[in-house]
Amino acid sequence: MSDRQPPRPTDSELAILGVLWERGPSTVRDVHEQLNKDGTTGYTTVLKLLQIMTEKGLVVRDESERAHVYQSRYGEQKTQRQLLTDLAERAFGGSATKLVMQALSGRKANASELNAIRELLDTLEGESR
Amino acid sequence: MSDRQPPRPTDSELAILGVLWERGPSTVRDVHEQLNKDGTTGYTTVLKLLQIMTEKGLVVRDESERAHVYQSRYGEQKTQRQLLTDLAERAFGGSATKLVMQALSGRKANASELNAIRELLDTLEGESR
DNA sequence: ACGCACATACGAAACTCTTCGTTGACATCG
DNA sequence: CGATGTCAACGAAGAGTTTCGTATGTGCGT
Repeated sequence: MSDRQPPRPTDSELAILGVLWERGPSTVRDVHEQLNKDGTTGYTTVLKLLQIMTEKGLVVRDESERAHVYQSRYGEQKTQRQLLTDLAERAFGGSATKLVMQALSGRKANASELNAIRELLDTLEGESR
Repeated sequence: MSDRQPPRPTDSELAILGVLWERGPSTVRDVHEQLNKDGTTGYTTVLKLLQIMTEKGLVVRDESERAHVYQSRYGEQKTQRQLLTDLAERAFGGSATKLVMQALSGRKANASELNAIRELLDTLEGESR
């Protein structure tokens, strides 16, 4: 009867989560102002989304003040990893390695990025021994 | 007036594309039998999905035979790369490198997989010079 | 020619997502 | 006090997704 696996956020929800991760706990107004910089999203649209996200358990709401304060329930990295696991499952036959290799192939990464990845590989290999 | 960017396939559509990539050009029956091995999807459901996917341009239909033959319009790798680009855009601030590193962190990959990735890095580095 | 098997097409139902208008609560300012 | 501004809540509309029942067409065997 505990909480079930969090649902995969939709595109709009992900945009809102992005703001929450960046700003920390925020009011609807905060989120709306941030999102409206380069889009056209109505205030009540953001509010409704946040209400739905609360029901889904994607965000947590603090109602102690008049303007409710929302924050993401799951960390950015955790959510990202969840999305990657999902995508690997749905489109890469469950293989995260295939996903990584495909992501690398389709890019012209610069040297420093490649080095960062290489170092990460070293770390991982060290741990697995 | 040329073809617009292909839409992101939904989960169900991706499942069908998976079958088409695996089997090559297939009839509805083919796809349905494959999918129904471990799910419960009606025949007409698969048919309807394929019809919609044809409208969207995700698959191409050959109507020269009584049983129409469908094939994916875009290759598996191209679609995978598109999905990764999308996800990087939506959830990783547009950085494919961040995506790769997060995908690597969340895994315990075995040595041979890590080596394969390392070799790929070598190849990429060689090309970028 | 009749009926069966198999195929596509169509449309509707149930559900989700996204958007926004409207309402009502509440505080503050003049 | 009364007008104004800010806020949450609600409901509904429109689009997309997924499912499937039913209708219709067509070829084949007997």
